[in-house]
Amino acid sequence: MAIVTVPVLSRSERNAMAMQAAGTERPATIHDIAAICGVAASTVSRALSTPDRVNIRTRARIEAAAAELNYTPNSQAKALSSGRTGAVGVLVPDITNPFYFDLIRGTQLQLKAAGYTQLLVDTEESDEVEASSMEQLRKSADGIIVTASRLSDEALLAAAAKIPIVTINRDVAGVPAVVIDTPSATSQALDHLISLGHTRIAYMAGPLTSQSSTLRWNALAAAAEDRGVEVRRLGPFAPKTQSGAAAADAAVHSGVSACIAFNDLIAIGMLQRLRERGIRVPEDMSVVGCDDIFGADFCNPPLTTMASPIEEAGRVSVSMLLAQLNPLAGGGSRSRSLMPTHLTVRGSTGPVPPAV
Amino acid sequence: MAIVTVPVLSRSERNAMAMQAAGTERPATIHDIAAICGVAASTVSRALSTPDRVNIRTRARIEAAAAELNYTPNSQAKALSSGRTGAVGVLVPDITNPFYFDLIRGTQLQLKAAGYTQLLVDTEESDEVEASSMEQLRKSADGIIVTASRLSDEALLAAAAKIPIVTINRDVAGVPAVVIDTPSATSQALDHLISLGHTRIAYMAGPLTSQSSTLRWNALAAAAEDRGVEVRRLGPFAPKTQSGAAAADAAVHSGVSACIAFNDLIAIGMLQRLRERGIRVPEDMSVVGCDDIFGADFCNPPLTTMASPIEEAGRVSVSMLLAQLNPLAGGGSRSRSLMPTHLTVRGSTGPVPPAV
DNA sequence: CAATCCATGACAACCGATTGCCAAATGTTG
DNA sequence: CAACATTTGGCAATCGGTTGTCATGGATTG
Repeated sequence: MAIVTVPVLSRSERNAMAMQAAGTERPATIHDIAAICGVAASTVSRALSTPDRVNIRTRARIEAAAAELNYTPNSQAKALSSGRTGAVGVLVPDITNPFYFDLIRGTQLQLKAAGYTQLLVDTEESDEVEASSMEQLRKSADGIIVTASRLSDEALLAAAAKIPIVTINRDVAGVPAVVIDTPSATSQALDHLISLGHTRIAYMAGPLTSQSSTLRWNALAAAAEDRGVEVRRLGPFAPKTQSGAAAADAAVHSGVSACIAFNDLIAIGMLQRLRERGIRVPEDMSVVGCDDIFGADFCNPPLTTMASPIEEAGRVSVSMLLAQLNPLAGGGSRSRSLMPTHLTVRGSTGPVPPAV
Repeated sequence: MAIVTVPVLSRSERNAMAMQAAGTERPATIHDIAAICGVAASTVSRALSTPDRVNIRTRARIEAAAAELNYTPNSQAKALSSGRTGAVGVLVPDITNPFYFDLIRGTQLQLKAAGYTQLLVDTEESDEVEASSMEQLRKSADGIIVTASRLSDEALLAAAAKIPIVTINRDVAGVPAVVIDTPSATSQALDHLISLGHTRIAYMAGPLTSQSSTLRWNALAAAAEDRGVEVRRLGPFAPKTQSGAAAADAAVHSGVSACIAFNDLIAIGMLQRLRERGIRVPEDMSVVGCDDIFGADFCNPPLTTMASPIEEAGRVSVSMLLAQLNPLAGGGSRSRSLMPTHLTVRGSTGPVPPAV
């Protein structure tokens, strides 16, 4: 039997066959462009990424061919060879929390503007999911934006040593952070309530692992002591409207006339529960929320809340991260950014009820 | 001058140097595992992905080494060589629209369960962004879930020929779809309003390019004719609360006593505007929304709306897409899935106001 | 004991780019 | 016109896997 030599097909020949077989167009590669222009693939690569290293006329031909073939670089291959993925991970504890909508949109806009892709991950309020997501992203992203981290300071520092990180609402020395200054807004809220005559006030705390909640409480407690009013801490409560019922009951039971909730979700849940129980807001009880999320303006009554520039915080975090990734751009990159907040007064706060 | 030959460093040697220099641990590769176990890298690859093709004892050694080194495969490299990226793109027109929160969470959960990564893209209600995102995703994702597409039927079909697609709320022959059956709910809503005595009703339409809006209108118009009541179409209005003001004014001006809005955002915006204008809901005007989004239950008054199983729709869409990707799993994959909806009656609808 | 078969694992090509190095081509200068 | 500087562009290695092909060896079988 004669030995039959099967002709070896070149890559492009095989691709052509595959195209014919599948009837489906195959995305163009730099090799296709190189073949058309009669240059090497490496020249095409340079023409598109380091235009100065290539003759202007050659470049023009290559660019024309690229446009002709509708060429877009393969990001996987790019990532593999360059080590840069062009993606940034954004970790949020709960994707259905409206607070993160604006944040996500902020990061999305800024990342897209810089040519990056956003990898959104819902960590389900779990430190384990958060940690494993980070490990995963370490290889598939150039950097990570971590919101309201549930991890320990040590874990965050260790992670930041492996991959550029910017935190939002989580302040750890050595890790760049965007911090929304709600603590200082809490004293505004407190003064607002005091000016309405309230002296017995409750703070409806968020999760124990939330640094934001702790900071707000500390600021609030300090301000309360300063003003000589009583503020008690209740909770913790999960940051969901469903927890608002328990929070409302706890507030009523504690005998306060006003409360400041960890966030708007809890506050809105409280409004619903208080209504169910026939307790009028703000006549019988004043409620202050935090964040000014979607819904805070149209709930019943509209919520007095501490408004944060959330979308801007998202944008700033991306800028800080990108500054870390491309240190070339002049100017030392700030490692800390404090976003101002202010109290937005609506209908859920009012004068203290007259003593019975 | 003597020619100095620089010794060529092996990959691992360089990596070792890099590690030393940067002081940062480098993720393990199959080559590291292969070296430890004294086998070829390809054997390691098979041991981890096609365990049956490898001796059970060899496999055990390899798995042990992998665990030891804390090995996780590099997804870029995997994608490049296998052609599968393990990612699925999810296109939404507006990430800050609460309707998509639940949808996104549904897709996220189901994708994660199947070991896929979700690439979320906000197309900003633009068909161009949508088209270019699809082109981009074609190379970086295995499939795409497109919600409320703004593209033409032809464009969607063409895209579906290039990459597996499942649409949500967009029905195009030849493209698998999950359709939330709001059209049938509109007749429920209509009957609800008729039973309350309303005979002059308006439909506040969504974007012209929204197929959902058109289908709802068609269903509503047909049902209205059937029942012998008058329903007029107003709009179009952008699916945002801000558009609600215009919608409310248009409704008032048209002299109807009830309206059915394209979605809850418009409806909620209408509630706010009507309140501003001193028009009472539902005494002077009844309002029905659609989707039962976050906020529909706590706005003022709580919104009567057509509730959709949004999160489930997200999960189903992922299942359908994965069935397309892995046809091996038995059972013909359905190409169309209709999600049931129902009317949820709350406080924004009431009896028709007595004639003046 | 020879012939056959299957399990096993090594080899090498390949995915689509990037990038260091070097040679050829070009232009400049004395 | 020769010598040199500077562009320009090609070659080939590389990233970290996957996968087709093939050689080896032990077990099964007649």
